[in-house]
Amino acid sequence: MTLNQGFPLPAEPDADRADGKRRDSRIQVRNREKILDAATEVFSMYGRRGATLDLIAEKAAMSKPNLLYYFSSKEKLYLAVLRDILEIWLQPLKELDERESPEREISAYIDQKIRFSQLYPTASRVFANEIVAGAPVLKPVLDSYLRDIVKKKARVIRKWVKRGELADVDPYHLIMMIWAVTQHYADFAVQIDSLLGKSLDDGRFYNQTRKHIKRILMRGILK
Amino acid sequence: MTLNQGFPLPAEPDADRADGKRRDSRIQVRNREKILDAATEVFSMYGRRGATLDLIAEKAAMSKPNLLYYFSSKEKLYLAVLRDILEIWLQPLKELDERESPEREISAYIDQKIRFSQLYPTASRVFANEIVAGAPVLKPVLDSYLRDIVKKKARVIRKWVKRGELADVDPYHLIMMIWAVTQHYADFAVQIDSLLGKSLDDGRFYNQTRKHIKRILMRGILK
DNA sequence: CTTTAATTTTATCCTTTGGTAAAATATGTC
DNA sequence: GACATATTTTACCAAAGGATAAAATTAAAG
Repeated sequence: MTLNQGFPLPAEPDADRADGKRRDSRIQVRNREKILDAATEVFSMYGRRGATLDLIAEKAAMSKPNLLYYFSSKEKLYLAVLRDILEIWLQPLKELDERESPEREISAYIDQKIRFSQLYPTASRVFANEIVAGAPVLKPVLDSYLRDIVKKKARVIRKWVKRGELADVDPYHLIMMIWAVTQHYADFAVQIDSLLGKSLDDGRFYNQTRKHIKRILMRGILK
Repeated sequence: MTLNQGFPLPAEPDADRADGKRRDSRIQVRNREKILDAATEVFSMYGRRGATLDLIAEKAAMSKPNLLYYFSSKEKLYLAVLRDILEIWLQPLKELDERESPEREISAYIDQKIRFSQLYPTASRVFANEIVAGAPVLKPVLDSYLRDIVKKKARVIRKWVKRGELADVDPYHLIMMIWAVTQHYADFAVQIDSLLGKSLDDGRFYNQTRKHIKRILMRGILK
């Protein structure tokens, strides 16, 4: 993973001394990625407070002080993980385009969201954890950045409704419903596994899920 | 809260020395409830690992050793909290009745779920936290008890489909969708507050949400 | 090669945290 | 009001966990 380059979250100025020293040597890149992956996993299981550097270090196969050489504190590490996630999490929404038909656009949006759940289930869980916990870190981002994007996209949906291409749905609730349903398959994966013995890793199940969600939602909102 | 009397989770045999001593004096009941409430709040914010007895004790306005007098360990306390939640969480599903129309029954089910989100948002979050974390404690319950109930209710839904009263939906996915959407409003309440400045506490918003969810879902699944 | 800078290890510190022991206090019953 | 029992407080402890310092090692540049 390790995809983004901080938009929403301020690029922590320290995290890696942004002074003269050269960054991202081969070894630097490899280790940071190893750490971020390990951290994502551990944060997803134990949350921001419950996660321990010892465990993360162990999973990343390095000593704790070594880990702290790359991320100078647990909080910074958590932030770095969140930053990565937020970027890919938001991407799909930005692409909703009012010039296309709602049928096509919303369908594509659902596809992308469920794809994210398939590709990055642990990342999704870190995010879920943060929000469920009351967004102690992300709150400011939700209040500004996310708020703006969603507002913009709500306008798009409203336009579709006015044009008569969509039933009279509330844009916000619609977006929330799509989030809820698609993320559920990543966030509550254990539960789904308990009940069905399946996960999105299973291609058949993935497609069945995708189609089913789309069928019900699209039927529910198209005219 | 403190509603149930352990079905799914085994009534911890120790938790309160089940020997001769009389239980539930007035003071006993009051304090256990104070503790469970405080614990629910803290567990919902910090998760099972991240929560601390110090904080719970503080919120319950008593000393830590005093708290430990009522619940002999953090784990036991966590279990007690979960047990309470699970019971009320499951109740509505059990009531799905195939002899009634799906329209009526599913509609009522959604109502009950969203009601739960309104009444016990923190409890819902504790539950979400547990599942997102991989259900370290609840896994056995999901694999047995929950599995059985859901299987039974899936049969009910399938019957409706066969009778032609419902579109051809997969029962499991339908149940999952309902869970996802209704719980979302409790579990991701901060996010919703950030985006809309509203919460289910607001009666107007509660009703609007309820109706909206039902409208889309029911349209999506009724023939 | 050597020299310099980057990386890793070892040893250690201080705080937090779950939990115990035992003394002190309150409560209820006769 | 005295006795027994239930509850609360005070004083601790050992382990875990985040973090730092400084020495040791490795990689890179010239």
